[in-house]
Amino acid sequence: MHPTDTLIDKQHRRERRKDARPGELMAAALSVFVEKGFAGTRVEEVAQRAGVSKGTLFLYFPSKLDLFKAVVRENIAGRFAEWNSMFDAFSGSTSDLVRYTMHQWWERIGATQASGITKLVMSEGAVFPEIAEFYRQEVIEPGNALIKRVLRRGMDSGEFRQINPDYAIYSLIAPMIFIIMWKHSMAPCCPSGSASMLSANPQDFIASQADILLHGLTARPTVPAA
Amino acid sequence: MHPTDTLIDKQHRRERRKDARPGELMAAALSVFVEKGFAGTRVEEVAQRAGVSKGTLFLYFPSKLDLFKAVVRENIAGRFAEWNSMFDAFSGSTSDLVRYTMHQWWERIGATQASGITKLVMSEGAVFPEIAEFYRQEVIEPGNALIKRVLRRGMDSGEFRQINPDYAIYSLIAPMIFIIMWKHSMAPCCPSGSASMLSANPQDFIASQADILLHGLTARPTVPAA
Amino acid sequence: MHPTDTLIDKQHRRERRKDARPGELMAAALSVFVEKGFAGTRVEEVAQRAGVSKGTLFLYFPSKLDLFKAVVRENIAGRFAEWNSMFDAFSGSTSDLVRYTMHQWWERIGATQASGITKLVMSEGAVFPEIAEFYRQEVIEPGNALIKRVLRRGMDSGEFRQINPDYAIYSLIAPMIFIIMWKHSMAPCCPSGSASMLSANPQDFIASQADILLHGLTARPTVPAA
Amino acid sequence: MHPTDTLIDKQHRRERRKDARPGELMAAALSVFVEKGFAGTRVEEVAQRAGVSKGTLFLYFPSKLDLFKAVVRENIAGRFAEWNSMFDAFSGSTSDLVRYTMHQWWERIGATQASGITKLVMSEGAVFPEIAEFYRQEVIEPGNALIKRVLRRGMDSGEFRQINPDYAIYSLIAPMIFIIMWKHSMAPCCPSGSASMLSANPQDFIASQADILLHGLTARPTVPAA
DNA sequence: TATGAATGAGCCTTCATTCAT
DNA sequence: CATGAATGAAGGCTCATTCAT
Repeated sequence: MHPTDTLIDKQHRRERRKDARPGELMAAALSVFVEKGFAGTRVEEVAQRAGVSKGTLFLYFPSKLDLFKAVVRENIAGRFAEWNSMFDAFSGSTSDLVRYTMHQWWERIGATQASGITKLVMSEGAVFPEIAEFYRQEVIEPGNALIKRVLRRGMDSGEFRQINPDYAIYSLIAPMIFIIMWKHSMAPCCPSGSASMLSANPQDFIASQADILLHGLTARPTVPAA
Repeated sequence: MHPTDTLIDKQHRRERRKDARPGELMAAALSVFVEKGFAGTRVEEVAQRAGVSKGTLFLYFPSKLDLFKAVVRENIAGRFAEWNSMFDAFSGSTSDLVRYTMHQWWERIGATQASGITKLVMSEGAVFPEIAEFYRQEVIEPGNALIKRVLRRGMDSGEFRQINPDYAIYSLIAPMIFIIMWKHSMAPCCPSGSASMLSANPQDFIASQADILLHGLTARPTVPAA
Repeated sequence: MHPTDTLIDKQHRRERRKDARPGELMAAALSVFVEKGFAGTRVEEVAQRAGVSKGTLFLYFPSKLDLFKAVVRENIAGRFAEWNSMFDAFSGSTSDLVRYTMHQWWERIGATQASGITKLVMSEGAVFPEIAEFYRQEVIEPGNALIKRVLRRGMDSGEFRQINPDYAIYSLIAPMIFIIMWKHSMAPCCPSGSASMLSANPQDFIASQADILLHGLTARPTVPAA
Repeated sequence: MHPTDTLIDKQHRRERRKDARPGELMAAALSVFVEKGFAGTRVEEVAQRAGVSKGTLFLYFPSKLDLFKAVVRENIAGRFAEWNSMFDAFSGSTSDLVRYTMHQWWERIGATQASGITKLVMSEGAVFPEIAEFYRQEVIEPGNALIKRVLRRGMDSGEFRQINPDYAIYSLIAPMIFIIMWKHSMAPCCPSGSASMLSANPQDFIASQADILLHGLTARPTVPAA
């Protein structure tokens, strides 16, 4: 071993440290933003959770807003490729695909911190148009397209009746957005009340919405006689 | 004209002024709250829009939070009595009542600034628990109860199939919350995109969601044999 | 009866009312000042207790400070003439006179709202020098003179030992000032604690202080032998 | 000089600065509190006198009230341990101890700015109950206990006659409170007058009060028969 | 590069004082 | 004379951002 190895190691470690900083800061920022919202987030708390000082944060992100943008960019990336593949590989009925899609979404997004991003954009998008626009391009458009393909599959196979998919997709999206908003706004404050079951049994809620939705989409066998 | 007429007029004007103040302030507050959110609203801006000084606002509302509560009561909570009456007086089918309810909601809340309040609560409720709790009591509980009555009416008459109304109500609520969130967060920033039709034709969106929902709720004549 | 009698009566009542206003306002102000101190007193509360509007108060007293001065002037006036007479008429021992003086003071000043004035001047005198100077002339000088006469009486009769009365008077004054300050500052907040007996048994406190004081003042019979 | 010396010096200076800040702020706060009272003190003025910005003050003390408490602890409450030791170490007569105690108190509290704190509490304690309660716990209770021990020492040794020490302590306390109140309320405004000697010769005042007090406390040899 | 002490603009709320009626 | 609505200057406290070390 060369005597300078130690030095090199230190440099390496330091560089790795330096490279890891933005990620650590964004992870910390994500959790605080989800908990407190944009206005309610203090950069000092983000720095604390990342284990660095307030000043260091400003070394990597020139302002709180820039940190926020970076967090959104980092966390909404494309899982859509994977989901599109899952959709292509699905061989069951479209009703089952719809149910499968909704529960998968719950497990991978709705139930995780990632849903906090959606809530955040919905909440603060009006104040930061750049973020709203970015989110539309990267998340909303691909997401809508994916759901539209699902509905088309059902209509093409005769399983679903003919409806305008541009509107129908929101029968899937609306309950998901709704439960996200609920989870991140009312649920933490209202443990009781008639709506507390939403927080307690989200899977039941998803199942119930899927049930009504599929009843509404499914082509009915023509009732004879009548 | 009698000389005292002027005095009477002035007194009248002044009294009218005093009586009008709370309304003017609440109107101004509504618009600022909707634009800036609760935390982002400065009471001074509310006062300015109402044409009075900061101190005057506190003459009528003891705090920013109380001002907000008054705005909610004025614009949403205070209307459930009227809506319950409308429901009682309705004589058509429950499907028509559902459609009627959703369109009425759109005209009276969704399309107006009042919807901005709902968006605000969803956005900032987690940071201001008192707001969330207040809104739950004054708006969510009565609103949910009203919708549940509608669904029960359909099930009791045999028009709707038997489902758990505690979950089913969200098939009405979710699209309404969704379009509100959209309108107040993404829509102002994204005039283009595949979802721009949401903003352009909200009534069509409502109609489409009602259609799918009612298909999903309606009891189907049992297909014999099959 | 002349028809104008009624008018005259009304005018009379109104004038009496008008004449009574300053007194009513000062009485109200006294009670609020004693309770809240000068800075803590809101003119609106004074007006409310006097049963008039805030504006009316400023009709009679140009400012809060002027109101305060007026209250001090009104309430500290000369009871000294009466007390001097009492002193002249007293025929018992000077020890008894001292005890009598202290208990009289407690009943007429210490136990009444008047003691609040003293507390007020002590508390806020530094901020309003005019009031401090006025109080010195009208209360402190005559009061000190009265007490000095009492001590001189005891020394002249051989009942008290020879001491400097300019300092000795404070052995009477200090306990009185002390219990006033206690009553109006700590007592209301500290119902418990080792000093709560001060508030509970002020007369015992006075008696105890008089006892020690008189032991300290009394000339001792020379102990023979020793 | 080595070039790094400068760096070391700067760091040192900075650390010394940080360590010194609380002390500087408390010193500034003490002077402003004494001059203006609690309500009359603006934190900005405290900061200015300490040579820092308003925000810096809140870096060290979370609120105006906490700043006040720190000032009390620094200047009064924290010294009882030392005073109790002084008492234990005293070997002379209890009369001498009483005199010693009173003069020590004058030198360390009465004559210093610390006495202004006592005046402040007496003046504003009723309006700020938390201040009164805090002062009672931190200063009054330990102070009374200390004085009671002194009196007990005298009674146990037969030097003082048997009296109720719960009242007798106020024969020491009252003159001290009195001269404090005088010094901070009337004295600054009334340089002339019969009481001006109080301000001019406080030590004489103390000595005179101690003299009368000790005469009052001392056990007299029983005069036989008559 | 990293730190954290320091800053200062900004916000909610209070209240003595004014003045149109 | 009397009213009370309106004002606006403070004051305590927060927090994003800067910068000397």
